[in-house]
Amino acid sequence: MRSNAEDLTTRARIRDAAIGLFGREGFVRATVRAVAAAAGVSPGLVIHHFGSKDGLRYACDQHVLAQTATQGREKSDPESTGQLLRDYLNHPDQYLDEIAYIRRVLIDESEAGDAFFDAVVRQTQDIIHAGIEAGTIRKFDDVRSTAVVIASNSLSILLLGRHLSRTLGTVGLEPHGIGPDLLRQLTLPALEIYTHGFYTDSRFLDAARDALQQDNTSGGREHAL
Amino acid sequence: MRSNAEDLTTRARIRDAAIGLFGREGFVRATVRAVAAAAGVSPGLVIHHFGSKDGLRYACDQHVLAQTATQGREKSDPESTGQLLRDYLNHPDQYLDEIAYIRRVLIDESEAGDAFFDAVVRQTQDIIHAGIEAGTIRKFDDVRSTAVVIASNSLSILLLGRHLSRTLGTVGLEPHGIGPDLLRQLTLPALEIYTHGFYTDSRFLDAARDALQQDNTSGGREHAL
DNA sequence: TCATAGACTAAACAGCTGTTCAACCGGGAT
DNA sequence: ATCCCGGTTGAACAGCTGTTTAGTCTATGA
Repeated sequence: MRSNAEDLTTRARIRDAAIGLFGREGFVRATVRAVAAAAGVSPGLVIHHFGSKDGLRYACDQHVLAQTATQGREKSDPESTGQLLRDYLNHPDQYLDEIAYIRRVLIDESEAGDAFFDAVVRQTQDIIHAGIEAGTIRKFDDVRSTAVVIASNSLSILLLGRHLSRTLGTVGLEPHGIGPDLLRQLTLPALEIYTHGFYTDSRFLDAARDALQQDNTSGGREHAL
Repeated sequence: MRSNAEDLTTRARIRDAAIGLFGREGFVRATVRAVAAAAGVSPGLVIHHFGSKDGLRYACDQHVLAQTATQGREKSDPESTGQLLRDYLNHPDQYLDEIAYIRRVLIDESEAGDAFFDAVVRQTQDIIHAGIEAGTIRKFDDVRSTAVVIASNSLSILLLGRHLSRTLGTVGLEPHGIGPDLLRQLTLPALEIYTHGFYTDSRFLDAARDALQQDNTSGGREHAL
């Protein structure tokens, strides 16, 4: 399912080299010359194929987005989600560049990042709806906000991977890579919170509910913007 | 508690301008000339005071770190945590530069980011321990990992603020700023998960536990690194 | 066989980058 | 009154940046 062979178009080779460098170094740090060198090509050719560095970025965005879109399809059922995860755990370094690129795209403001995040939220929302019907997931008043919270929590290990494996002492594949060890160590604590909760009772929830209620009734917003 | 007056050392003015620009534009994009202009000063003077652009970054790191350290002290009890939050909600734009800077520092690999993340984890751990003793927080087998998960979840809204307010339609203060509206909308869903859980029963938790158990006993790591 | 188009390169270009340097200014110490 | 030193500036520097240009090579179609 992956074009790891060396028989790629020069254009594709440049694009892949750029995805790797943009993800690893960031868009600004990764120079056109570095991309060209990584692809074994002259700097001029990069511009020749993509018009400009921004054009190259756009092409990378589109490619990574398309790649993840095909992977993300039909993973609304927990079955294939687990399969996808198992797939990643067995060949983590194959997705490394892509993941690093997505991380960067989520951080810098870009339309590709917006699209990706929205897709994740949408899929999470679908999963929650399906889970509620199946009885495996609790009924939430505000499914959309809940999905956003869950998506945000899930993506945090993508964004903070470096710090997570650093403080937990697990071996990370790269500066910001997420190793199998890390996922293994975080799975149970996260699932424990997601099944039994974090607090022992609804004290905090009730307090917050009261505070927000009071905030609403007391003549609207008191926090000037 | 804040030196918003104009009677600052030139050095401090440059530093503050740099914190703002580094947070807003990132370290690479923010040029020495831009910092100098923002501080109303010549580029040469910036170097004169901080030796180099990296020296300036170091000074910014130290300053922000010290600033947040004094704020983070003695907030292990929920009382002052709420106070801190209320303080932020009433004057969000005052902390804007600092928050944007911390966001950047967490993302780029830097020792300051490491220190900050570790501090957050440490404080979360303290809170959990205290909560367990007080009976408000569930007893967790692995408090450290749990603290890492909670900290990661919490920081995700700092890192993804832009996307959160974008998809939720709340008004954000800046590209990546976190507005009061956003916090208000996320509080209840997050607390609901934290008190009642996300799943209805321990099916997923048990399955994961079994899978990990089996993974351990089956001759060690099967995922080559 | 020749012409043409596109892939590709080496060199050069202008602009911006961090940094240096010589000079200047103002005020406190001698 | 003089010295002097830190804060400050403007101009300059070398290096790197994205991009352009002129030109070479190679395959393909007429």
